[in-house]
Amino acid sequence: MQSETIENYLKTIYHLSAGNSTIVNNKQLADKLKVIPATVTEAVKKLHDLKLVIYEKSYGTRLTSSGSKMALNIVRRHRIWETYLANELGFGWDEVHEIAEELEHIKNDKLIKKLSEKLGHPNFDPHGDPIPDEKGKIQKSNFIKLSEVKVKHHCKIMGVTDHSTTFLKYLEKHELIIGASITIKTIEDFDNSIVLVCQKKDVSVSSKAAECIIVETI
Amino acid sequence: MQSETIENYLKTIYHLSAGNSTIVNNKQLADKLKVIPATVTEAVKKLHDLKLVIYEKSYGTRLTSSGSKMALNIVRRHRIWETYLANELGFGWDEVHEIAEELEHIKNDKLIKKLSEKLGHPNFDPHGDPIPDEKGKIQKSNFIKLSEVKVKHHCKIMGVTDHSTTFLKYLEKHELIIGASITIKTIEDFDNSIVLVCQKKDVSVSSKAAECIIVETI
DNA sequence: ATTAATTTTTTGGTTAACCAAAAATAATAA
DNA sequence: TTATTATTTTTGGTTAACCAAAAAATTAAT
Ligand SMILES: [Mn+2]
Ligand SMILES: [Mn+2]
Ligand SMILES: [Mn+2]
Ligand SMILES: [Mn+2]
Repeated sequence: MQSETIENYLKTIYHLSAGNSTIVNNKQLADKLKVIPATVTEAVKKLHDLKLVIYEKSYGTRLTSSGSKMALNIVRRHRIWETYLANELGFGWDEVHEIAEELEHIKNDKLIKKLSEKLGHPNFDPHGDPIPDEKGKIQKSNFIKLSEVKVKHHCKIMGVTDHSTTFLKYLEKHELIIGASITIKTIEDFDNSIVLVCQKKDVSVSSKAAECIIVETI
Repeated sequence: MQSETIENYLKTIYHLSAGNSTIVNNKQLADKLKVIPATVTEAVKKLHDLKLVIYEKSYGTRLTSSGSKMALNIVRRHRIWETYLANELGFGWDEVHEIAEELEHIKNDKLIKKLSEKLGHPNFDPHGDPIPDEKGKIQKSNFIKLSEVKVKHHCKIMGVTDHSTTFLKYLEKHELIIGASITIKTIEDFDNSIVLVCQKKDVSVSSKAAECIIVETI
């Protein structure tokens, strides 16, 4: 098995199991990796042989500790590159993911070390996602979804859970970017849509969008 | 045929044909690409079908104009990355080649544009090799080998033709780096070894090493 | 508890990129 | 020019990563 294929499987298993070692099933993996379930069955068997996952037939797959270590490392590389592309090369936060998807597979530890160093060892990427350190440790945070903030409260945008270009461009248009301070003006009882104040302007946000914005209360 | 494989073949054909469209044979390609000749035969047939090379059975292979265009583009990407790694991230000129060998395959034109821009659109990489522009044009230069410089003459180191770590480390030790000004003190008749002055110190250089150092007379 | 729907696995098959060994061709030396 | 050597091609075979369709197993719905 090629290292790029292994890395993509491990990373996807990691994301689907939400960081924990929750069991992931073939259908989910097949959808994310854009292959058919039969391909996944084959792959997870091999990853099991490599002791990177524990695959239980007809039940599901979870990462072993060495698989998890590898996954965290790929996530680190991905997010370091995203941060680098955004902060040093001036790419938009909607452009970095696609490029990082390739760059994350470059195998050179010193390279990631140098990039991290140049960036001042950042703990969060341009989407607000935490960057694991060299040991795989992730900075804990007590962020909540914008949809959970109460009316009149103040908060600060810390991240997003939807990385699609359309969503990110929409946020940018309303200046709803990482670090922006906002105040909840009203919450509509009918559909949970929110009107908030950001940069002194009123912005209306649907409940669907509010579910995808991560904030820290202040 | 996968794009990375194609790119590696085209780049190697380009280098072996020395920029011109000299015919390259299978043995040379096999050696450089570390595969056996049978594999090369298969590959060049496919590249021929893709109209990237002209392959004449039992004779040899040369790039078509579209193959040449692609090759130049890969060389550009490789050398831009090398320059970036050296100038922006502080990698040594002996370290950059290996990493660039992977980075050159990242497919994103805007990325190369941004890197080039940040570097001030350099025309030469850390080894003194010319960087083709977006159109594939290479800056002409009238550099000569150190072994061709006459005694008492002054010159400036502009590049190397041997990229091996051992050679580059040897040069660095004697401060024989790109841009260094040197003066030829003596040339030994017996073995063509040279004694030159660099940074006020005498350095003895074998004729073999002098063949691998590119200079500009001043 | 059956039936129906979904998910998973098996089986058989493809393509890209490689290799080893044998056969064919070309180049070089005697 | 023949013999020897080197290079190239052919043939047959492997492995990784995929898919389609059928069969088996699991889960959900009636
Ligand atoms: Mn991303
Ligand atoms: Mn991200
Ligand atoms: Mn190089
Ligand atoms: Mn170079």
